[in-house]
Amino acid sequence: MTEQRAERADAARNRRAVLSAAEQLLTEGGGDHVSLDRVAALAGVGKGTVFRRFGNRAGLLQALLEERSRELRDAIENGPPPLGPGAPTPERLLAFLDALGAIAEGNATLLSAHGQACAEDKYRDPSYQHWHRHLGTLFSEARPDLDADFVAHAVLAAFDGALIRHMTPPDDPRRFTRSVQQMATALLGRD
Amino acid sequence: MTEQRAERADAARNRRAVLSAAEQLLTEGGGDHVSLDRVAALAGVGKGTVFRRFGNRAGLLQALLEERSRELRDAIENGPPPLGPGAPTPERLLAFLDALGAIAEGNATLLSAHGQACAEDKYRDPSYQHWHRHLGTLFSEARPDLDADFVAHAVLAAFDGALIRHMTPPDDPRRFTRSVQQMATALLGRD
DNA sequence: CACCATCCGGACTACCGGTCCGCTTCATGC
DNA sequence: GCATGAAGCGGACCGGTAGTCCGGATGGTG
Repeated sequence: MTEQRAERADAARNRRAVLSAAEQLLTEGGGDHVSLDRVAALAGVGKGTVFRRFGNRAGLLQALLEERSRELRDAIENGPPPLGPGAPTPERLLAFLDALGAIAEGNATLLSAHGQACAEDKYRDPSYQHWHRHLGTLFSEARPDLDADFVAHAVLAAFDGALIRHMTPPDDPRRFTRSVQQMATALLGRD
Repeated sequence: MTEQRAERADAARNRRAVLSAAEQLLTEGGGDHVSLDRVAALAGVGKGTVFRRFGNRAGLLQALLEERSRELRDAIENGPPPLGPGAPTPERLLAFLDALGAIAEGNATLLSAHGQACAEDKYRDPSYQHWHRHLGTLFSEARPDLDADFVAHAVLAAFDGALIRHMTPPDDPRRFTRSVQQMATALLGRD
């Protein structure tokens, strides 16, 4: 049923080429510098290839993001505490925000571009849903009186590329994460 | 110095026509249905006119948003409490979120379109800066231990068109605002 | 009523995301 | 090795977009 024929060798090669071309364009120019024409050209590949592989612009950026965050997702599900299961809720929340913040701070332009491309259906992105579910669970354990579903969305809304850039001075690369953690702590604190 | 020659009559007429055309397209179709070609055509005006008046797509949407929120801005600066000055900080904060939430709930598609168009320099939008300053002041009064500047950005980040649509069931049009207020209250609460 | 700054219109450019289809390349069975 | 069908490929092509530009029309003013 879910049986998939293995990916052909050239297809795999091209997929990697496209991803790394997109990555390069992203770090060189701004997020809107990554047009699919350019990605295809830099990857030495036809435009159609990019689309067959990733569906559309949003899919491509989503794949990049997914690549960057797979490790964290595994650590949350099966890793040791405090990231993985077992630690008390507040510790686990702060550890999660620390890790997600690190990813976000290192990929602010990717985040902007992804947000821009996803536009409406950002909330169907499997990565997003995963973070949201995790946050929602933690908040609903710690603060059952709040609308945990909303709070999870709101906290994730702060992980916006432009905001991160705006909140990250060159001499303090982790200010964003600290502020997010501080806010989350305030949200956890009972009245 | 800051002396401005009065706007010519045809210019004023066209400006209103363009704004109301944009408004109409926005409510009819989705946010990306509002192309500047279409706006110009519906307004019975040349494309150049739209651009001279509003600079670019972002400027047009900004102007619409500004129109929608001018009243609230006045009420905050000179109106009676709890919106205006004089009320205790928590009451003033909740009143502000109530009013801003109402505007946001009624203009979710405009908000999406504006966010999309502004992309990077959303934080230079005078409207945004105004709300941010207000929130920042309130939070820094109530919670000097937090990073009020960041918290203000984070709260405003929740006012995202797609999120609002996602959080607004047909039978409960104010759920978003309630949840925002609840979260803000949690943020105010001392440990 | 004449004059000129201001404003107007819409053709034009450059580019974008996305589609399509004839051709190539890979994996597989012999 | 080699034939063969399926999977993958490339890039011309399409409809649409934001933004520019300038010859000509239109307003206010003295």
